[in-house]
Amino acid sequence: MRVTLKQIAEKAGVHISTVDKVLHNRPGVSDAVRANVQQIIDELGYQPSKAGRTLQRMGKQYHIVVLLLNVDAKPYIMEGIRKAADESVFDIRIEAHSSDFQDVEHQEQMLRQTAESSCDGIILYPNYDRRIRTAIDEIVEKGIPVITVNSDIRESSRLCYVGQNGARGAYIAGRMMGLLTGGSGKTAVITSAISSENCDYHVATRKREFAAFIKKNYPDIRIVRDIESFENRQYTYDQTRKLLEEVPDLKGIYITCGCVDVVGKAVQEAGRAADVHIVSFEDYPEILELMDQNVIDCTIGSDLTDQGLRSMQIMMEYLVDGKKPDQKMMYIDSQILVRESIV
Amino acid sequence: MRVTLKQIAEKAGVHISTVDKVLHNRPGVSDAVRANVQQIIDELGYQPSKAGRTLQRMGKQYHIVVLLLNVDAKPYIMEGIRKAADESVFDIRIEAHSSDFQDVEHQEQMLRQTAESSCDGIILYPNYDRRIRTAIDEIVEKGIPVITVNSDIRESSRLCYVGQNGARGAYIAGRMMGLLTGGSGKTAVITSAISSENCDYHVATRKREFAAFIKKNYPDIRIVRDIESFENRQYTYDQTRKLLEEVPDLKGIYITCGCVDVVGKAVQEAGRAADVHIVSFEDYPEILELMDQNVIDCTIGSDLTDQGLRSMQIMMEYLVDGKKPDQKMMYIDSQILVRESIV
DNA sequence: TTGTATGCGTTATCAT
DNA sequence: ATGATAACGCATACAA
Repeated sequence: MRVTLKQIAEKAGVHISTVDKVLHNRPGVSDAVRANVQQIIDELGYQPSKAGRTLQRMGKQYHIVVLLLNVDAKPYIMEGIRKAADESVFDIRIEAHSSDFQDVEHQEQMLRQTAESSCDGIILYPNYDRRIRTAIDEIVEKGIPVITVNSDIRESSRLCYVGQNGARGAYIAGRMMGLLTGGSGKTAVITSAISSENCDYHVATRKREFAAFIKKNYPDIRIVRDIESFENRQYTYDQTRKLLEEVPDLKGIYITCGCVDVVGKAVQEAGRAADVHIVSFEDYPEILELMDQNVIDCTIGSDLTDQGLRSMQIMMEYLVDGKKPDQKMMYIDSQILVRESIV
Repeated sequence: MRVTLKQIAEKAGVHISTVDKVLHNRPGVSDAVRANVQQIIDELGYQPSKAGRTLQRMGKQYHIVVLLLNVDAKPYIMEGIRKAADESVFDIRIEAHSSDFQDVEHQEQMLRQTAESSCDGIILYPNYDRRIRTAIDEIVEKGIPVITVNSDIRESSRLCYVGQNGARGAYIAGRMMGLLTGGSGKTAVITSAISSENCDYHVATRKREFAAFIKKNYPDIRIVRDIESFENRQYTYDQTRKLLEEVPDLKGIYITCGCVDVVGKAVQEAGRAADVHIVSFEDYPEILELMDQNVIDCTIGSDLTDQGLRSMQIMMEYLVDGKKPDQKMMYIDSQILVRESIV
């Protein structure tokens, strides 16, 4: 049986409310008693009961602000956040806002506005930018916890990051490309925008680490093209067609970003689906469809819904129990998904 | 805010203890009042508070008997079960026993013995045998819930099954074999024992469904050998060496059972690691080591620890809240693991 | 400074 | 048949 406040109080010969004051570092206890009680607490290894605390907090409503970027991942992350709120025993009010990708000003403005109004915590899918980092630091300074989801800002004072390990995903993708191509041949890499690294943290990491992995582990694979998509569908389609024409013996395409469907379409229309191995990220419907048609061989999923779920869980654990997460980085597993992985 | 007993009592104009009696179908309430209260309960969609109930149950100790088979998977499943017990707010006493694989008499005896002594629930990794099914049915009849883990007995009255979806794993393995070999060439299948299907449910399923998948999706892949390992290391090693000699253009080996390390060793010693693609199951240390050496391409994991964890969680949810699982089959995801998936 | 009382939701026992 | 009450562990306003 777990040790309770009552047991500690008995052992210390004081009342349970005194123990409570010691526990929460509240005034109203003499130094002598405080020291004695503290020692007994340590000795017995007191762990507060979640059930008791939960019951106590029942009345309170929690107000969580969720700021996400308007990208493919958004609805999936949001779904997880709402699910966690529904499953929670507490009354959680979610205030959700979103801003466009790379619209740093807008996100920064929303952050500052949120800091003015009062809320209990912020879940943020951030743009990777210095201004956002500064805003986070100021908000945390005010005592409002911030959790980053899907993309991180490492140097900031956020409570923790919940999401994928970008490098790990890239290594797994690299391994899959090696296995699929037999470890040799020409490969192309498609990223959103090479230059604006700072605004698309994951895409940049996926590109960089994939290249490093291939160089080290599959020296016979040559990355013959680095294509930028600019997340523009028509442009990406055209570029892919051009690629296929110029490199008739292409064996692999690695896609770190969106617009996967038009890449698949281009490969299919060129009649090269059987020869060109495609590895992508996430498990959006259009990607699943292309896997179903055997155009995409595999995709690296990062369970976006679970990311949302976990971020809300961690937030509530902090707000209710005051418990900070063990790790500053809560990585969600990268899963290799093939056609048969899907239900 | 969630609706509480108190709110229902107020609305019905009765005392909360009366509502409680209606809720638990206990006597001491007139039919008229009962009907009225029940209607309000339904209307308001009452859901009991976990925290309140937990607090109420705090004193009680739960006694769970765990009966596992002495196979590779055992310690991992056990770890998950213990983890769930530790994390639980309740006082759970685990009584663990094990029996050898296919020793049906022993397992049956332990089951019956457990039924005599009193316990709150049984978590069972069963032999696939009619006698075990009968024993389960009798125990459940007595009011003791049984949860099967890792391997199931479908026709029995167990509360639910927690574990892998054998067919799904086989399909994923089949897909991987197709992708790795480029969809053609000679492949060998290694199972524990073809004849005794009934005692090794998963291995039989993996073999059967893999063959069906390959036939349908990769007609150019030929399964040229069906090897039995009998879980005998020396024998399996010899058989693999023989296989490699007899089939010089072998492209793949699919292993559904144990003894994976000696298969890898044989392939390595024959200098064929680069040509022969190996797909196996689970992520035991020896398998990870072979992946690290690029001998095994990938393995299909079924998160054994999670299986144990979930089975205990479901058991406690049933015992504490009386909640039966939504599904009779709680499938744990099959994960494709490559070298870089491992931490 | 220290102790008392109350309430959170549920359940079980006891009194009317 | 119905209501009252205490208990579980924790937190806190309030009384001593």
